[in-house]
Amino acid sequence: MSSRPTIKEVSKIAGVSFKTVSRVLNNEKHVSEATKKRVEEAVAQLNFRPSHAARTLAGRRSFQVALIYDNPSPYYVYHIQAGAQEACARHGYRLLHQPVDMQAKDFVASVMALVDEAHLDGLIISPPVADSIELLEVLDDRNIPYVRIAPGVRREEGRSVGMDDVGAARELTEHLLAKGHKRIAFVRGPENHASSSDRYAGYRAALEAAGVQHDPTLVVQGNYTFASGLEQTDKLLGLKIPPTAIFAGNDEMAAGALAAAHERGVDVPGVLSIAGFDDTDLARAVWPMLTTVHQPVRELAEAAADLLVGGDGGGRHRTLDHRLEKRDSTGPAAR
Amino acid sequence: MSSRPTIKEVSKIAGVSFKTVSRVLNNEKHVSEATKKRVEEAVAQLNFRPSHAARTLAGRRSFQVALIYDNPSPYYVYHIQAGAQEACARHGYRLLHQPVDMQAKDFVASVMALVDEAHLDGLIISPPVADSIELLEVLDDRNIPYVRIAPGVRREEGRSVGMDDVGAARELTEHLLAKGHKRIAFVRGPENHASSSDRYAGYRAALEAAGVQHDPTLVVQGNYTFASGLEQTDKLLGLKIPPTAIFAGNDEMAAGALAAAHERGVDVPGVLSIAGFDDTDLARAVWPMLTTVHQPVRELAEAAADLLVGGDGGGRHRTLDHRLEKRDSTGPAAR
DNA sequence: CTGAAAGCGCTTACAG
DNA sequence: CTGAAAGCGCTTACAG
Repeated sequence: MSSRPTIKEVSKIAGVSFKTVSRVLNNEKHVSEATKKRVEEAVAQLNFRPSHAARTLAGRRSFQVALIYDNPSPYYVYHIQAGAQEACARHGYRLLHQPVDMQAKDFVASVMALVDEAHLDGLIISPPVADSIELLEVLDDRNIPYVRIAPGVRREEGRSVGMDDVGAARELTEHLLAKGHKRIAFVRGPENHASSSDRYAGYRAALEAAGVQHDPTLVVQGNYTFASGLEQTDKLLGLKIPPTAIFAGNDEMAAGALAAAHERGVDVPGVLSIAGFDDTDLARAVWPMLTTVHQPVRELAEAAADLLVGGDGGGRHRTLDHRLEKRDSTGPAAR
Repeated sequence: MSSRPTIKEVSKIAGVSFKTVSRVLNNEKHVSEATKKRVEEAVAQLNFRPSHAARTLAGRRSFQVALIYDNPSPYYVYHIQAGAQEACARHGYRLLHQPVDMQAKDFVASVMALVDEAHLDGLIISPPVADSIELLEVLDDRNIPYVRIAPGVRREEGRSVGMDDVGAARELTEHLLAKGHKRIAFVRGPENHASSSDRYAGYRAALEAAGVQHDPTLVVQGNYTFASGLEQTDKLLGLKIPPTAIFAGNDEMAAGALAAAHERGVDVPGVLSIAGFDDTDLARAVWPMLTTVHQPVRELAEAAADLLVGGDGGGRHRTLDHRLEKRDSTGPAAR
């Protein structure tokens, strides 16, 4: 590329040794104010930018971490990137976005290749990769720092951030109960997602606490997709005594549930209430807008990055607040 | 970090000079098959990964390019990242994802800082950043290679990839005309987006070709958001003689249009047809599913990356195919 | 508070 | 086809 100024040229202009320039760039102690100022002026004058490659090669750290994800949801990925990016920038770190394929044979090897090639100082691992025991063990082995987002396994080990899925699902179910619903169906997410079972557990806990008899025919299995939400809801609406409310495990499935209801001419929320989970953009782009739980995705990633590169060493786990968003898709029970 | 093997350790095991190892790693000519094989075995045995920082510092190239974007659509960003990433990986390049804020004072400086710090070999620039004259001029000045995606200005200059927005909008409008619609409204996107005016031009061209009188009251101004689509559609439906079809400039606004129709109890597509543009995930998550134009976002990014790092030097511009997706939100005109 | 020496792990010319 | 020397632009110990 184009020739750039180096630390030596800066030092010449500032009239100091290049070692002193290095000190100023790294904000080290023991530099007189006057010297510091001259160096900074020279930096500005030359529009000098230190070579990241040189710093990495010479130094003990690369000031580079990676965000690892294998997630089909653009919304989730977008916000998790944004949150992690902001925190990293604040602490002077560069963030690499690394999509991976957990099904690939060389999945772990490919992550380690990145760690080595880029001299990474650490990793931020989002779900579902956060639950890859295989990866975690290699990282522990090699002593690579990492922070997990919303882990489902080994929750107490290592550092992580998350939210209370059980409690949130419970609150949402309580909201439906308070509206007079008794026959509340639940569309589960895929088996291998920790959030699926957590949300289901919250649903069950709320029913039990309210003394509502659990009806197994009202619990159906989806896989977090629109199609599965539509299909399972259609099945539920075909029941002899259909539910008056449906709690879908995520917004995608709730959107599918809405479509199924519209298809059959079932009024929402007049005859059927529908709720989702996550509060993605989709929740406000369907009609009627979805009652759902706001998952603080961006903030989770930010908190994870803070734990990794923030340097305050404060704490190993953080649980962030969720928020129940009551919108138009839920209403009083008709019966 | 953990101590990693270096090129010298590999050379010891392979029984050659480290220079020869370097040759093998870079696939250079003039290495005997036998030597090459021994080196490769040593690399595998040590699980050696070359230091990216060292290669960058010593070499003329960093094998690193960045994708620049300032786009609020998670869907768009997700797919553009995926496409660019794949092509870069195929050519042995690393891709940095760089969100920027075009409104920020130091926007251009921040991009150039990345270019310098990371020794970037080039940039992929997505809209709307692709139309920042200020950035383009600095890049041209410094001779930094770049490829633009869907540029709206200086379309013939430099290298770029895109699709035919005008033609696609025309086809979509023709689809509505073929269904017997005469009063077709158009919800425009924001003024400063090239795609807005292109799509509007296609709409106008189709009407004109069909000999349908242009009615200015049927053209309203949105800004690509759900809210604007809802608001403008509500206005259109309040007209003395409302349109029988609405062509929204993108899917987000089309979703808003659907909500407005549902709100008023207007049947879609029985009484009102609604079409979008882009074919984002949203198009298949609303009810009824949107008739729209599929924009090949992923492929555009892939083609852009190929142009930048593919090395075939073939061509400066590529126009990719779009596809009209006829779904359930459009039907025959009622009147 | 400031500096001279050594070296990070590679690639680039230059030889042979 | 293979190798020895120099150097990329910084940081790390070590001095003073």
